[in-house]
Amino acid sequence: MSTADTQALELSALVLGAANTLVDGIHSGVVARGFDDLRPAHGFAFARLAPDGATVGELAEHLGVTKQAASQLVEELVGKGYVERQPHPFDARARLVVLTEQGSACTRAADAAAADVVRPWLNQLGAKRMRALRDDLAKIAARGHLRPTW
Amino acid sequence: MSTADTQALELSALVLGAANTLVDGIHSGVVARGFDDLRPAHGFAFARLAPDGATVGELAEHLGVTKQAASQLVEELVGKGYVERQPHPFDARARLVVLTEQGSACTRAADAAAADVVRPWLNQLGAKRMRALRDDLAKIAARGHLRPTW
DNA sequence: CTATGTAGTCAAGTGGCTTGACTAAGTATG
DNA sequence: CATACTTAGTCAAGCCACTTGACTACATAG
Repeated sequence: MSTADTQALELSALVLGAANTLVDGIHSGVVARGFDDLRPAHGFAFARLAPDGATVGELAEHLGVTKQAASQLVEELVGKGYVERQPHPFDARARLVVLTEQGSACTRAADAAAADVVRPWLNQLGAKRMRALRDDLAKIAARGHLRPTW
Repeated sequence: MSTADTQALELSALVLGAANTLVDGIHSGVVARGFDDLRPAHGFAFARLAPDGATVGELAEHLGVTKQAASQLVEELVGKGYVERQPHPFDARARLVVLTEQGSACTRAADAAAADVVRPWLNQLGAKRMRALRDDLAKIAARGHLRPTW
C-alpha cells in the first residue's frame, strides 16, 4: 500500500472519529441542557429547519430518507412541541414546517454544546491552526466533495 | 453568539460533512468493487476485526451496540463468507471472530475506496496542508477528545 | 466446592424506516 | 378550459436492525 493510501486511511479514521465525538458530544450537551427527549437524528432535522423552515420533502432530501419517514419525524417533533406546521405561502399542497420557540431554544443549546466539544480542540491546536483546519475543510467542501446536506 | 461559537459551528458542520462524504464514498467504492452485499455498518466491524480478530463482546463495545446485536451481525457476516468463528486461544467461553480471505479482500477494497475519496482533497489542498490537517486531527485525538472506536 | 462474574446465544418485542396506495393541488398541453 | 400528468403529503402495512430478558457454558474468587 502506498504512502498516500496510508495517509488517506489515517485521515479517514480521524475524520470519522471527530464526527463521532461531535455527534455524541452535541447530543450529550443537548440532553444535559434539558432536551432529553431528542436523539441525534432530530438535531440534523433542526439544522435544516432552523433558518426559515422547510417542507417535508425538503427535509426528507436533507436527511436522506423518504418523505414518509420525514413526515413521521415531523409528527413526532410536533407532538413534543419543537416544530409546527404552517400553511405554505405559495403552494397550497405543501406545508411549511418551522421551529417553535422551544425548537429554537434547542438549537441554541445544540450550538452551545458544539462549542463545548470544539473548545478543547481550540485550546490544543491554538487559534491559528484551528482557522487553518476550518479553512482547509471549507476548501474541500467548496469543491463539491462534501455532501451539501451539512 | 461569540466568534468562537460561530467558528465551532462551522467546523462542526464541515467535519460532519466530511465524515458523511467518507462513509458514503467508501461504501460506494466497496460496492463498486463487487462487495455489494455489505452496508457501512459492516465496514466499521471490519475495522475492528482486521488486525487480529476480536470477540463478540469487543466488537459490540467497538460498535456501541449490545452483544446480541454484534452476535447477529457476526452471524450475518459468517453466512456471507466474510468472517469465521474460531475457538479462543485462552478463554473457552469466548470465540475469536476473524476475517476470511474474502473479508481481507473487502478491507483492502475499503482502503482503496477511502484513498479514492481523499485523493481529490489532497489535490485541492496540496501535500503540505494535507499533512497539517492529518496532524492536527491526530493531535486532537491523542488528547483523548475523540472516541477510541475509530 | 460453592458463589459470583463473564462470554455468548436464543427468543421476543420495538421503533425507525421502507414500499405501496391514495388524496389534494399545481402545471402543462390541446 | 378540459384533460393528462406531475408534485406534496399522508395513511397503511411490512421489514429489519436493534433492544431487553432469559438462559447455558465457562472462569474465577473465597
